[in-house]
Amino acid sequence: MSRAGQARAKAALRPGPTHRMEKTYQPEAIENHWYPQWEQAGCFKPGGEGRPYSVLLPPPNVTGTLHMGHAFQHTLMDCMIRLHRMKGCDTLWQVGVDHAGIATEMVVTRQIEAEGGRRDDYTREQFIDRVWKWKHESGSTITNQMRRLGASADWSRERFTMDDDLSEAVVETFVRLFEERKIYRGPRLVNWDPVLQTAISDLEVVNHDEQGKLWSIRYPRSDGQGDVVVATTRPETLLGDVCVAVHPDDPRYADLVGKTVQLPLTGREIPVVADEYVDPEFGTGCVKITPAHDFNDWEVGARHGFEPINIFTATAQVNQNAPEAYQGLDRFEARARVIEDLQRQGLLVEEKPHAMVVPRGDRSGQIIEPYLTDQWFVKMDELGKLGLEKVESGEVEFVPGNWINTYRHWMGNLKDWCISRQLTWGHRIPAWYDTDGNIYVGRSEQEVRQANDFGPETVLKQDPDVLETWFSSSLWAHSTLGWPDPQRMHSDGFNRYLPTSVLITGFDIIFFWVARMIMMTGHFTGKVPFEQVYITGLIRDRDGQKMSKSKGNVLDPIDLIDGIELDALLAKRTAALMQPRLAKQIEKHTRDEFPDGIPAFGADALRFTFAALAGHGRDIKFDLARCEGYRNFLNKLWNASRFVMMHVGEQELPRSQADDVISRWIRSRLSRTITAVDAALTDYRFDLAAAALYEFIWHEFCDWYLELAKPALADDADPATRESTRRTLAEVLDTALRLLHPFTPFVTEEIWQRLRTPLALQTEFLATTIYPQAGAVDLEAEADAEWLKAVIGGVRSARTELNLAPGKAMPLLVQQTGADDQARFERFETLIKRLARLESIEIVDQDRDSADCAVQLCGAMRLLIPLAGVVDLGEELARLGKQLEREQKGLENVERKLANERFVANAPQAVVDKERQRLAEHRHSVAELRTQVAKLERLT
RNA sequence: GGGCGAUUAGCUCAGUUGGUUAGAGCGCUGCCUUGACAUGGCAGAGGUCACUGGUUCGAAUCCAGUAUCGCCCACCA
Repeated sequence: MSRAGQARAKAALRPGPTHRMEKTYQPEAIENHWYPQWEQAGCFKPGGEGRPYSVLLPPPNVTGTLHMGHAFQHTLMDCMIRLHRMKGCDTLWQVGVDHAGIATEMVVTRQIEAEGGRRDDYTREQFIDRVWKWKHESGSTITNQMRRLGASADWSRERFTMDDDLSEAVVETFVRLFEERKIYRGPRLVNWDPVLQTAISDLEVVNHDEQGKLWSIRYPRSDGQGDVVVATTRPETLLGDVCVAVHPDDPRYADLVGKTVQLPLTGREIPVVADEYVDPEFGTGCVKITPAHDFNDWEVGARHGFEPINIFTATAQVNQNAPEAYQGLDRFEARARVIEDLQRQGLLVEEKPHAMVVPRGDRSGQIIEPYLTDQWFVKMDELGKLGLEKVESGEVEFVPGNWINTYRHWMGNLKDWCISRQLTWGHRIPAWYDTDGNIYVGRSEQEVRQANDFGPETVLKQDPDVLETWFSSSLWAHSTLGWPDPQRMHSDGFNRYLPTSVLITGFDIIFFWVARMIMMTGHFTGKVPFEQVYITGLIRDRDGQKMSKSKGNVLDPIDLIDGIELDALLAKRTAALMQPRLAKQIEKHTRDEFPDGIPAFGADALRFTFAALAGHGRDIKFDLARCEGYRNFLNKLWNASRFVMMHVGEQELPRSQADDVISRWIRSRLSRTITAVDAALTDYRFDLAAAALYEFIWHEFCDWYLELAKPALADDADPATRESTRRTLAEVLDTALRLLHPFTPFVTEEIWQRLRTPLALQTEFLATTIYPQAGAVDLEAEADAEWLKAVIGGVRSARTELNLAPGKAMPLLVQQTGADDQARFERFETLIKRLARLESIEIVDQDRDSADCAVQLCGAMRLLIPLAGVVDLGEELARLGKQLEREQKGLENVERKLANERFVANAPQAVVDKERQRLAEHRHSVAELRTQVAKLERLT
């Protein structure tokens, strides 16, 4: 690079506003500019002497792209991270990516197949190399998307669950648990995916309601005394039946127990047993028992001492344990053949439709088989107890609190955790077998050999299986902070950042991940992984539907940031559909919802939308209109800032403290806003925090304050007041930007940079500036401002309701003013005239007849607008009538309340006093309005 | 079958320990290109707080029940 080029590059990285302020807010340039600036300046690194604050990113799958759920959660995490960083905490956002065993294997396998290759052409090592290659090329999609969103993570600490040190933690954990006898291996019935050919966890099985069939089959009694009829949804499994069960108290079959029946198609005789499991009310009260292919039957078989007969191969084809005629058929062919044969033999009694629950794998969508294999398990008795204790004791707190019920329920019903998977990509199980099948567990083959004094003549073979992905994720909290290596624990801040402050995640992984982290971190470190768990709602589409590719209703957060043309959106939504026939419908729906595609809202608007929608514990319907509204809000902020900067200029402002009422009022409102935002964020009420900021910035700062400040900024205004007003403008904007920055980091940084010189701000970035603290509330100034707003509002309201030309300045007469009112009219005359568009204000006495005026009550005062014949008396009468009606209704309410003796006797004095005051006010208004109505009626 | 949660304006949602005439955004109506902003301003209309009963001086709020909807968990062949 040339010297000039270097200078340019350096200049481009110097913080400062990107350009002059355009008339409308344009997020793209701003966002692209600031992220690299922050990152390269090291803004996101932890540090300082402040109290530690840390957040773990639930590591997204390396195969993943950012979806709305991520974007939502990451926004909330980043908001908390930025807030605490600005509050001076030593703030760590620990990010990283999960290796995602099955998902990654599927992606890479598909890639190989797309190239015309086959997965089976690769050896284990070759395949793993291939996956790493894929990871290096494509594995950072999601982290780059996180940057687009503004996620202020310390990327230098980014981890991958297959990193060496994290793998070391996995091995260490496995070995220690094995040594503690908390890990064992054995033959068990597991959920088996015959297509992926691996065990999967209960949690990865999705139960679908599907229409199936129920077949009734006759099993002849061996003694020739008739037969029994069993019902089944899976007739092919009869090939593996070991017995027939009836209820012990069922009189119909009392004589049968202990006898045998002929198992059709197999030539086997099987006994009839009595077992409580059988429901005599259902079907015939006889159940065929197939221990190798059904979880319940497994239990029954075990109770009666039967050896399970496995009739399937790993791909769910009938194996050699079944009669030869069926061997080699897959499970569905076998079913058809069995039914056909039963029918031919007259053993099929009935076939009828049956609503049933079909287990399918959440990845493959295939029907899952209960399948008998050797697997590794973690015992959950003690760990489960520990996990429960950590939450019951309050060491880990759920927010919202009711999630503790879900957690309790699950922790109370734990089964041992099957951790082995028959996959290639993942942490290999650190267990070795000798030629006799003895198991040795160790940190490495070398360690095993040394511990057992094996010479080179001993052949050891490592277990081919890998650990399920959640095993390594469950160590995420302590392994990313250096565990188990003492040196790394020191340098990574193990003691400083653990327990982390809060985990923000969805309810769907409470069991997969949250519970297991609590158990594992608790067991190995004695600490909890996090002090709080904030459970977010689920982002749904406008109509409340879950977003899914197959439904074609997915919104991509990046499309909301950058915008997308309709055609591109249609193409995206209809590409690679599992059911292409849905394409038409999806296209129609998409055209209907986004006739012009999606405009570019920018990351800040998207973030603010997420925050504003983040109520507690409820699904979130994502409505584009909200996003548009908040983009408009940021445009409002942008233009207000443009106005402020117009008056503030680029030079350092003289130090001055404005003590006029308007400045005191806006500072007071700002203080209240700070308090409200603080309180809301402490409770994770992002929605309330967002609402408070929106309200303050738009409806107080823009709608009122800037308007009220304008006269003081005019060229002919008092120079001292103008100076102090300029300063207040800049200071209030500065504080507002700080408050807003955790929500909308880009636009606030861009604007704030322009205030650095005028306010002589020392910090380089808003991102690392100190967060504001609430000052005192100024009740006197607030009362003045409220009065002012009431008077202006009264005039405006009367004027509009009477259809008086809004642009035309008119005179105002005021009656029944108190001393306070008169003083205020004097102080605020200019402001009132300007904002209410008045040419004059005159305080007149009671004698002035109001018959020729529109009358607007304002507290005790009467605001009179001379009509001078421009307004229909009828219209004014109608207006007054409406107001009178309203006042009367209010009066009746209050009168009723106060007439109730028990109310007066029992309610707190303050409440009663308030009601009495209201009574007086309503009475006054009603009387005034009646008088005026009477006056006008006399004129008509 | 068990558990959790919802039901407030046309739509999406707030509504603190029970206490003004139940609020906001979007949408809607009317007027307005006022030198920050039409991605805007000003002023409006719009609600039997799902239903029934109870507690209370007072209930959107607390309690019980009913209805509808959603989600999670569960082995009925």
